[in-house]
Amino acid sequence: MNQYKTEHVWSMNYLSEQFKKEIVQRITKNLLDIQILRLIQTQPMWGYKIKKQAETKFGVRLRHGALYPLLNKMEKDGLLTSRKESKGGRVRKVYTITSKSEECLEAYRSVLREQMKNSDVE
Amino acid sequence: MNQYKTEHVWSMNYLSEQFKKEIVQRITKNLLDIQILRLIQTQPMWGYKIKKQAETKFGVRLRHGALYPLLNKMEKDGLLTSRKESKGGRVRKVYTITSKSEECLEAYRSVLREQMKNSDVE
DNA sequence: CAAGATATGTCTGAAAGAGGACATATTGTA
DNA sequence: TACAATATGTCCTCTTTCAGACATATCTTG
Repeated sequence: MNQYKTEHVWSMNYLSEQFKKEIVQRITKNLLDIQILRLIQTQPMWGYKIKKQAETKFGVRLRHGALYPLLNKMEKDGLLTSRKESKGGRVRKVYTITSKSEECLEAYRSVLREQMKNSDVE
Repeated sequence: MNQYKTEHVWSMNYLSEQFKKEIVQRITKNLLDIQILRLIQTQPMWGYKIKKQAETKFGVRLRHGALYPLLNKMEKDGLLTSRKESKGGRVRKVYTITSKSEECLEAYRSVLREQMKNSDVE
């Protein structure tokens, strides 16, 4: 851990990490649907797994009381399709992304690219 | 405008543009402080100009009743410094970014880079 | 067998946020 | 001389959002 050698450098990195953490949390909170799509894009997933993944990956508490209604809404809006899978007697609702959500993700990446460059003011 | 030749292609691009517009609006709304920093980073700016710039660039209505308290809060938090400039008898509060806000912007770019790649699920 | 984890759902009171009004002053323009 | 634009600020009400409770059922592990 070379970058933590001096207190000065430590505090600089610590502040940056704090900023990053906060930004990730705000993005996860406000662009939750897109984060869900990003997770499901890599592999089909059910609500409970999405919750666990988001919590470990994004460091945000994701309440199932908010997640499940959102997943149902996204399916209604054509951003997800689901199939029921039985693991024993326990039923999982496995979600897969759609062509519409792929367009949404492409639009998101496009916005990210724009956000990367410094907006040139006249 | 070659890409708008057929209705099919038109509707595809239209949907993507709709997604983009919506995402930009949501980011501007929820990460307004960072968007303000992005604007001021290019050149020092006062509230009224920030409002006009954000409205034309991001396509979002920005109420001054929300903007001015936020700018004051950001200055209090050390993310902005201001100096008063008189243009005739009219006083402008010109804001400049700080080292702290530069760190914040760097953290933001770091998050953007992470968001670009597909999160690899185990 | 009991407790914790998995799995999905609804609902409500409280907190946060947004929209628009209220407030004031100057400058440019028709 | 009005009216629109520039410029900055506060405040209140309405709406949206959110955290946590309520609800149910199965599976796993000690």
